[in-house]
Amino acid sequence: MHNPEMFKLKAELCKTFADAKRLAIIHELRAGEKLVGELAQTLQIPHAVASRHLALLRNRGVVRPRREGTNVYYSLTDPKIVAACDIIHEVLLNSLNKNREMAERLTD
Amino acid sequence: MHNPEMFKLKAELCKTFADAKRLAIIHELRAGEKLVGELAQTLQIPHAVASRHLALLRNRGVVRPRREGTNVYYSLTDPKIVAACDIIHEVLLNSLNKNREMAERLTD
DNA sequence: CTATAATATATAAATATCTATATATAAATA
DNA sequence: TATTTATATATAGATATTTATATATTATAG
Repeated sequence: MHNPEMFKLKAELCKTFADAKRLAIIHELRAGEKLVGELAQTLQIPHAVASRHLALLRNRGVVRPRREGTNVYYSLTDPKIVAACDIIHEVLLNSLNKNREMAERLTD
Repeated sequence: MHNPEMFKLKAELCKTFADAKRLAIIHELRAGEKLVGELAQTLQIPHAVASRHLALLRNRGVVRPRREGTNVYYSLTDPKIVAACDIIHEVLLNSLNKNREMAERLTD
């Protein structure tokens, strides 16, 4: 279960989350499915860039497309992805707080 | 709270986890603090490589060093890191299962 | 069948990351 | 102080990722 191959797959999955734009896309999709164009507009990026990031997320099983005419709606495949992002958020906050505390100790 | 700067920081943190060797190191540290040399031996990598990965994890606040003579023990800074890895694990398993199911449907 | 709108893909240039090798530092001990 | 052990850092070559630009696909409307 915890062999090198498994760690490689997990690393792949983490790479998927290792981009600010993709994290922002995932955050938008918490509220429900969104169009490629909507995401591009919200994130202020070219449609082609949004599409590329969505393709990557799709290939790694994080999001799922649903076509309706020329429109393609994307949504999260697994609610646990939200939970994962929330924990990452908490770890980051803890880390930032520790840095702040240390800075305060040093400057007092 | 959910501004571009925050997503950048979270992406940085995810990059920290986006490497098979570093995930293996984190996994080893679940059981408690470990020496650089011990980790290098367990993971079958040169000491310099282990040290480099640990420096990266350290710089991003994921692990903490404790020196004892010439030895340096490393440990996780936050128990939530373990929780984060566990959720990543679950997301990956869900994704693998979905792929397996789809493969079975297609080959039946 | 042509034009249009939404999305997707291909490619190249710029940037970042990993690995390996060599060298450096820090602490202990002879 | 010289040597040894454990760890850390610097650098370069190989590999991977991101971004931007151009082009292609898909489905609808006329």
